[in-house]
Amino acid sequence: MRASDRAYRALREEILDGVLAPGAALAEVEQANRLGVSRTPVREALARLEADGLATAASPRVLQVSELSAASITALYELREALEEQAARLAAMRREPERFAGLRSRLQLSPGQLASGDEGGLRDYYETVDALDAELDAAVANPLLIGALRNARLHSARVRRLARQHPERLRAAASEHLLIVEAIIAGDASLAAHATHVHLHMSLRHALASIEARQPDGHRVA
Amino acid sequence: MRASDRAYRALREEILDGVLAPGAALAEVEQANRLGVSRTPVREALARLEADGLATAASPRVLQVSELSAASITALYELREALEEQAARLAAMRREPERFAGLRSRLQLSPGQLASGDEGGLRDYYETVDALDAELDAAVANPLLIGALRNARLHSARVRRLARQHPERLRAAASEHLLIVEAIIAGDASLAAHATHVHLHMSLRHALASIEARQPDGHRVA
DNA sequence: TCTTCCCGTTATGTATACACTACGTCGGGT
DNA sequence: ACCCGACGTAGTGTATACATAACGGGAAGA
Repeated sequence: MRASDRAYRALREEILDGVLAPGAALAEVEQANRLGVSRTPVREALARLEADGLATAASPRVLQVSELSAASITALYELREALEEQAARLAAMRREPERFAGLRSRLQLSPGQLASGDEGGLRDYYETVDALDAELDAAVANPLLIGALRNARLHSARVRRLARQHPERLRAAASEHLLIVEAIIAGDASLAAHATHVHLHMSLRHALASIEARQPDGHRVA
Repeated sequence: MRASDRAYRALREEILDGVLAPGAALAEVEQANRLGVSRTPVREALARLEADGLATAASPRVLQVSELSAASITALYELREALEEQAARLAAMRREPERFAGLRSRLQLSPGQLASGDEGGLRDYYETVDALDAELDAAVANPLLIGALRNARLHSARVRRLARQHPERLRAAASEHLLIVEAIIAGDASLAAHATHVHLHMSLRHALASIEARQPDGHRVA
């Protein structure tokens, strides 16, 4: 694999996991030494991170890990609302129910798996959600929309790892996802979009409450 | 200005204008020689173009100007629908009518200016549309959404320059824009979104008809 | 004659040297 | 004591040399 890809993935993973905290400086030489590659691939990786919105140019000379505030999370959900409702709507309109049949079965089992409380059930649920994303991408068959969705998912992953997920929330999310999938299978574009809206609304409420509980002072997270 | 920025803008402009036709190869050394800079800034420019979706990696070694087919134009409008309806909705919800008052006046004058048939009126209309975009950005105040919108506008500009604009279509577009602005000023988020949907629908119909008329064989444009 | 393998060419991928600019700091002046 | 300016430093911006891998052509074998 190319060194620039490795550098990009390494830095991205560290940003998503919070190892590189919001506001942390991303200097070329420093990261090059740390990652064991030269400045050239690091430079490319940093440019990609900036394009992703995971890094922000604070000044002409300093690049920082993007902040993650309640405001930016709300902004993310405004974008997700636009993109994911459209994706659900289009997926329903494409009329490929067989593509989502397996997901329906998996999502029907999810509440039970999550109730068991073991780690495996949780990992399995996340895999199911990833599979749903993949099937949505395949169904909408729209490179531009998929690209925008992928970028939004990047930020979503960052929020997800910041906001601890309670089992009850995950079970609710699974049933919300199930409704979306059933609407798509039924070819009901309107319901698919509205169910997505509901899901995002609940998810945002939970995320904001979760980080509020963790950081009563909003500025600490800012 | 940085050489990488100049290279990026030069290449982007050439792609949007069709000087670099869809499918044209974008080789580092060739473009570096042509633009009079070294490979390094060209490399950065090409990476940005690929991130924008204006260039596509056909194989691990060759980067090409992205194709512009009826399918990709339809896909672009599916994305614009998602983003611009949301932007209009949010702009209406932000309740900053004074921000759009000037635009309303300008759009009310546009049909007359476009009717006069001179070049100045047309250029003035495009400036008004750009100003509308800028005010929308300022009103939604959402960096992620703005980023996605900017990218969509890039592709829109490419389509616009491909599809010749008839004066009658431009006058209709101006009145569609006026309705959107009035809805935003009135704080009617639903109307703003629906008016945007209508505008995009009409715009897509015109764009597809226009390129169909120019290239009866759909594959020529592909 | 077609297919396949090998080699040369040419492109990209990476490292590094050099140039330049922005920022901080120190000194002098007011 | 505060402010302004100049200098040094550190980091990015660019160019280029080298490494590497993919693609095409040609030759040999089936």
